[in-house]
Amino acid sequence: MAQIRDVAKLAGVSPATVSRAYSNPSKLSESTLHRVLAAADELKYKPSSLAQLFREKRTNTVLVMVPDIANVLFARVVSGIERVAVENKYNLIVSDTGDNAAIETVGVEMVETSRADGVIQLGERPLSELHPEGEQCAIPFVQAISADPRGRYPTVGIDDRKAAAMMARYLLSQGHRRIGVLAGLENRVVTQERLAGFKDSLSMAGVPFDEEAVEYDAYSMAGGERAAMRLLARKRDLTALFCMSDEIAIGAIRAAHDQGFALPHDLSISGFDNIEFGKYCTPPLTTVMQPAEQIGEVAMSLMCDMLRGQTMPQVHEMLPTELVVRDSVQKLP
Amino acid sequence: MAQIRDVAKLAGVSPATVSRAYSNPSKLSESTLHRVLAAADELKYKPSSLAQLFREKRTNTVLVMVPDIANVLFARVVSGIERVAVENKYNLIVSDTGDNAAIETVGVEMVETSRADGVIQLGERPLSELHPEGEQCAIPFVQAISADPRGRYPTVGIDDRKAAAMMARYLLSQGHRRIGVLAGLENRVVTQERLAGFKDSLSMAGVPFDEEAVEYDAYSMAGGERAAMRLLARKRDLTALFCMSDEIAIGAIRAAHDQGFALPHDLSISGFDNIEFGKYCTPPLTTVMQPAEQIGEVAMSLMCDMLRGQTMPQVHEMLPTELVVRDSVQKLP
DNA sequence: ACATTCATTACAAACGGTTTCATTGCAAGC
DNA sequence: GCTTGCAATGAAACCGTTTGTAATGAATGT
Repeated sequence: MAQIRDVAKLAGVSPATVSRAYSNPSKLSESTLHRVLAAADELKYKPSSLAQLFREKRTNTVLVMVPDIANVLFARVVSGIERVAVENKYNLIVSDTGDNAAIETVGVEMVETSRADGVIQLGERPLSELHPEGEQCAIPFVQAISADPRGRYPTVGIDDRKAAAMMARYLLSQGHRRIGVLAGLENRVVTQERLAGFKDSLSMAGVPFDEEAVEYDAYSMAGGERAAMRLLARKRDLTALFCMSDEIAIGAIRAAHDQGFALPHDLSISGFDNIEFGKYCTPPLTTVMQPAEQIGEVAMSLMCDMLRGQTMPQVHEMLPTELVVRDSVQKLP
Repeated sequence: MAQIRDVAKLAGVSPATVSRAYSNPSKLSESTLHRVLAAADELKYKPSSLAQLFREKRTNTVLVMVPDIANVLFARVVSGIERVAVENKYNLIVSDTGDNAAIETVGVEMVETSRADGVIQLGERPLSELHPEGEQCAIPFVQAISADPRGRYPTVGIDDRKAAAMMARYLLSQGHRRIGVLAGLENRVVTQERLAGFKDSLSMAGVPFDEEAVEYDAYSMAGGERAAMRLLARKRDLTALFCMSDEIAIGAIRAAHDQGFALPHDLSISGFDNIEFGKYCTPPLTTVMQPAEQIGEVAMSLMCDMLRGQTMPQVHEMLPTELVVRDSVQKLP
């Protein structure tokens, strides 16, 4: 590969001049510029980013840590991050962490060893658990989607509690009183938030919350199917299931089907996230829209701000959600 | 950030010794090694990857170009690539190209400007169209999934023609004779391959191929829904739909439902890819399993070989597919 | 005619490591 | 006691760019 020296020699100038031909062409005389560009073209010269970045001490790269890249919701957030990244000429290193603390710690180290300028974390683990210095450490870090807005670093997500309350309110408005809850993993902040929101609406409506009607399992279709099986076997009088993700709801639909329920007549099922497949379920899923792409976009914008300004904005963006009414929740007579 | 100089000074040795403490500790005496590591630890020294990579003239990074990261099939391939990448200590830059030639060209340039060591392309565009030197250029390149096995560079995928023929054979074996085809985008190699496989089985069985029963549209649920609407409006006597992807099939199920078909009794529908959601459709989708993760793993392994050996293996891996029989295809009486 | 200014370009240092080669000191062999 | 060999370490070059500073020469002003 030709390098700057070669171009300089061919054009009869110094390497500095070649460099300026790219970075600051107005500083060069018409003729020199032309000569340099011709030489570069002839030698097919492409400046080495490696050398450039080394000198600039920047990587122009942001690390995105995803618990599971094959999860459609995360994939959509990454898609939003991407969009803003290319706009701002950043590259994205994507790491599928499998929600593993050790791998996430290595990820954070990539900033300290200057392999990346900053980290966007889609997982729930806060920076303080990922770095020996805990709260003290000040690397560019943004947490998205599974944001816990108590930390010192910026977060982007939705108000899970309010969104869950909204859906619960809707179920109540449709006449449901005995509502089962198909929760995700019990120890997750999102799960607790959404459960809290669910209870909020219940108590607001004066409907007692039934601890027995809650089943926890993985945030997946298989998890939803298992949880629904257990719950439906245990409580036969439920009129609706409040599912904490669309995938859980899709699993629940399968389970209810297999149990002989006619949907949505015998049982109403609500989802959460609004993934594309929900629209194509039978029955089409009533759910809560979560602006996944937009969350990614905002997260990356925030990251860009931090990297440009070296400042750490203390923002906790809560993007708006929406109730998406389709057919999986039925009004009781 | 502390650098090698500081550690050297504190430990009372030269920078070279500190460097060796990491790269070749056996060369150092017990006492020096200990002193150096203690000093490094005290200063929280982390070697700058940027400097290391610059000197090594490697990036330890592979670019993955994905037409659409939010597509579950591609996401699973990326997941497989990831797995092998971490094993081999490579980082992945993921670029969502939107199947755009200009963006892909920029991606390929990343190798020439040493931002990445190689490129894995999940899109259909071959390297020869992405580089001014066309066939001549020899950058580490692997094409996966949408592989066109005619090129000079390695590819990993399935035998689309054979897999499609297998599914068509199955439909025929279930007694179907009037089979509609919901194809993806007409100009794609995969589409043509799968269509060819479909025809292969038909002619093998002596069943005439009906040009009129083919509808092209996007490889998406919306595309499948549209195509199915058009086809079902035009030809009311079909007993089965051969869909070129699970997403298309899912869209078709919706369309058939809305048209009043009772599935699978009135109409059989087959998919392709075996995405997770297919299992949760109503009815559960009969489809062709495509080993997406494995395709990613093999692609990345190949890339590692190329990067290690500087050789360009002339392999075209065809991984095995499987018929996944569920309920969306019914046996005709 | 001389000082001043400005545009243009070259020189060399710097970025933070790694690695080659040279040097030192010590132990073993004769 | 002198040579030889080896282990341990240091000095310095190097990777390919950018950029601050200096140098050059032409143009301008008085």
